[in-house]
Amino acid sequence: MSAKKVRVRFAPSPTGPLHVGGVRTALYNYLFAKKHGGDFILRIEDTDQTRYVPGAEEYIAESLKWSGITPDEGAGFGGDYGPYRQSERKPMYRQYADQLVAAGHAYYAFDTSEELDEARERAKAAKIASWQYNHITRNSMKNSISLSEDEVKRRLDAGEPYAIRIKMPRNEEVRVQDIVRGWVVVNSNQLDDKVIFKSDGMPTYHLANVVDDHLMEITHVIRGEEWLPSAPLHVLLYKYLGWEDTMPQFAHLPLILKPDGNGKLSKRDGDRLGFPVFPLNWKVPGTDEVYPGYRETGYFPEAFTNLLAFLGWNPGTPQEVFKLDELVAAFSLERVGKSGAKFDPDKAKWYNQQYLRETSNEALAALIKPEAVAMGVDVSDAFLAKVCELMKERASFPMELLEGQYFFSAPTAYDEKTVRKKWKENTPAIMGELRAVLEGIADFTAANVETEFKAFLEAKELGFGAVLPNFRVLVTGQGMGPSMFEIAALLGKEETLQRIDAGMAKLA
RNA sequence: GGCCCGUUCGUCUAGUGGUUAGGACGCAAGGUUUUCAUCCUUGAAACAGGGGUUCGAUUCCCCUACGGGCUGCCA
Repeated sequence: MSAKKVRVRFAPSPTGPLHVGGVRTALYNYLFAKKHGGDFILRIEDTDQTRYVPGAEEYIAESLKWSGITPDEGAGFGGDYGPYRQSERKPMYRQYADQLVAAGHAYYAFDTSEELDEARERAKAAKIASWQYNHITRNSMKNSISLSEDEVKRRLDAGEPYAIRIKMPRNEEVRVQDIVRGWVVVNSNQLDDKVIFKSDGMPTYHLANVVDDHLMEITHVIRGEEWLPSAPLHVLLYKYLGWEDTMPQFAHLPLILKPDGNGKLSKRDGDRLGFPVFPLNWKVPGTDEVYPGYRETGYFPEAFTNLLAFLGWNPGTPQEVFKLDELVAAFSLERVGKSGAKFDPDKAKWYNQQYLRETSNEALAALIKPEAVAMGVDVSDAFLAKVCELMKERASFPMELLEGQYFFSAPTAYDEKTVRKKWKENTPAIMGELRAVLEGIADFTAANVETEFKAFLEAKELGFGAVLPNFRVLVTGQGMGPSMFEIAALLGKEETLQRIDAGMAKLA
C-alpha cells in the first residue's frame, strides 16, 4: 500500500440546488476521506457559463455544512491547491489541450453547432443509429484531420472559432478498473471524438476534470454512475497526458431512484410523493416557488446522513443507526452496492424518529421554541420541555411535538366521536364528583392525581372507560393523547378545574 | 437504435457451491396501555426466466427479459 495521502473531491456544477443524490456522493467522499485520514475537497465545476445559477454555489456549501460534511479545502474553504472554481482556473487548461494536439491525440474542429445538428439530422433521417463524431465521420467534417494544412492554417490565422476534439484511437481496448464494479472494458471504436476544449476558451468537463484531479493530487474519484460511460475517455486522457502512473482510482456509485415506478429521483417526485429531494429549502430565483428541504422539514443532520449512507451501502451487520463518526469508522467502498436504490420516504422518517428520541427534552424544546412563539404560545422553557417529553414518543419530527395545542390553551371543540360514545346521562354527575376529588388534592402531581383518580373509581365502582375518556375530552378536547395524569399535572390544578367547568357547561 | 451497468421479500439489504435464504422499514394479527403512540410477540412476504458447469446451484458461465445510465462545444 502506498503511503500517499488520500485526497478526494466532490465536484458539483452550480446549476441549481444540490439534490440528495449529490449529497450522498459528497457523503461517501467525505466518509472515505475521513476513514483514511485524508482530505475532502470541494471543487466547483462551472465551465459552462450559460448554465450558471446565482446562489447555487452558496447553497451547495451551506448544504454540506449543515449535513456535517464540511470540506477540508475548496471554494470558500481555503486550501493549497486553489483556485477551486474551474472558471478561475481557466488559464491552466489550454496548455494541456495544446499538448494533446501536438502529440496527435487531439485536433482542431471548425464545425459550427448548426453543421453538427445537420449531420445528426441527416443520420436520423437515414435511420442510421445515432450519429457520432468519430473515426468514421471525422473525415467528412471540417477539422485539422480532414482539411489541408494550409486550409487549417488559414482558418486559424483568420481567427475562425474552433473546438478541440480528442482523436479516439482505432479498435483499441480501453480498460477501466472500478472499485465497486471491477474491470469495465470498452472498445475505442464505440467512443466518439469528444470535445475537450470549447470554442469559448473553456475546457469541457472531461479535460477540466482530469487536469484538476491531477493537479490537485486526487487519489480517488468517487462519483455517480452517470459518469461510467465517460470513464474510458478519462483513462485515455490520463494516458495521453502522461499521467497514467498517478491516475486516481475510480468508484462509480449506483444511482438513487424514485420510490415508485422507475427512473432517477427528480425534484418533481418530492412534490408528488410528499418528501424533500433537497437538503435545504431552495427558492427558485425570480419566482416565489420554493422546494422544501430536509432541514426545514425537521430532519436532524445526522439522521439525514444516516439515511443517505444506507442508500447503496451497508456495514454488513444488523446495526442501522449510525452517527456520522460511526459511519466514518464503518465505511468502505467495497461494501457499496452495484444496483440503484429506490428512495423510501417511510424509512427516512423512521431514521429521523430514532434521532428525535435520542435528543433531550430540553434540546427539543429549544429547537421548537421559535415555532411555538410564532404560534403565539407563551410558556416557560421547562413547560415546553415537559410537553416534548409527553409528545416525544408519538413524533418523528420536532414540529409534531407542537401538535398538542391543548397544552397551551383550553379546547375550543370537543372530539365528537368520544362525546357520542362516552358522554352518558350520568356523566355530568360523575365529572362533578371527580372535580371535587381533584380539587381536594393538595400536591397536584401526576402520581397523586393518578392515585386519587383510581381511588375514586374504586369507591364509585366505575371503570376507566367510563370516566377517563370524558375527563380527557373535557380538559383537552381530544379522544386520545398522552397520559391524562401527566397532562393534568402539567396544566396545574387551577387550569384543569377551569377546563372541566368550561367543558361541562358546553357538554352537559 | 448503439454502448455500458445492473437484477434476493412491496422497499433498503445480508448471505453461502449444500442455510428453515437472515435483518430493517412498511403491512397484518395478538399482548401491554384509559385512549392514540411507544413497547413486546407472532405472521404474510424474495433469490426475474431459460440453458449450461456441478453430485448439488440463489451463489459460477451463457442467453433472454426487465430496469437504469450514457449517447451535447451540459455536467
